[in-house]
Amino acid sequence: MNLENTLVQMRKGILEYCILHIISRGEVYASDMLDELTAAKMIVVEGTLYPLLTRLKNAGLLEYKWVESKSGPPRKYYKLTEEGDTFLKGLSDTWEDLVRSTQMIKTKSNS
Amino acid sequence: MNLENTLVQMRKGILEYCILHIISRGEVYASDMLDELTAAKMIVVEGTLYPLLTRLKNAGLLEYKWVESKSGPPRKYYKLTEEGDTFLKGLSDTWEDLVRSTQMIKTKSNS
DNA sequence: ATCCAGTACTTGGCCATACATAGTACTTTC
DNA sequence: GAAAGTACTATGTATGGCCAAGTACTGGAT
Repeated sequence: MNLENTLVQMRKGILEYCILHIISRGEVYASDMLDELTAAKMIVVEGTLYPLLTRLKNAGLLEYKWVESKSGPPRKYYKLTEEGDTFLKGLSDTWEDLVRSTQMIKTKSNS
Repeated sequence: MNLENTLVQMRKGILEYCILHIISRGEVYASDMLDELTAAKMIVVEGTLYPLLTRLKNAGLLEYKWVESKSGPPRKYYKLTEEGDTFLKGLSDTWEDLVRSTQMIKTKSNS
């Protein structure tokens, strides 16, 4: 029972939300996302991100196209499908509710 | 890949935070917590709450005392240990950081 | 007194997902 | 052509919420 472990648990599900958000703003590939997540202090490793992207793609929320790169292997540029866009909207509501709930619990004084 | 499932994942870790918060405000027993969590729309079932309480107690963050009840079996009234209090403070920071991160990602405009 | 409903708590198995770690494949540079 | 860097893949582990069934105690109905 340590903070690190709890943080990992807290991240579950939230990551999915963050990634859909990043992609919704324009086409990006995995390293772009890693950079941004790191900048936002949502420390994430490759082995977490790639499987998640595959999962989202298989679920029909994402699609990608290969783009040649001058500095290495080709890259998968992702964007949201229409379904992904809808899903993200639902997810946003869910997340906002959750944050509101914790605030409600936090600020309530005892009876 | 549905909203319901993602919500479950999002709840991981957050629940622990909410429960410690509720207990930090004064001695309560499980049904009190369930009521409050339900009121805050953090729908939770017995089979989730009780094991969590046991885990927190075994980790030394909680302690309880039995109190007789006039309308049923005796109740376990929980309160935070000193260690639990410290842990909750750390958890609060972690949580605030996470919320900030998601907001950062959400409001950032694309380059 | 006996049975039933309500309350409080317990237990065991299932499943999704983040993480660690190692591995593949391609490109550029020396 | 060997080494370093980039992009992506695959496998096994652990955590924790959820479901469902079960125990134990109380008080009221028959």
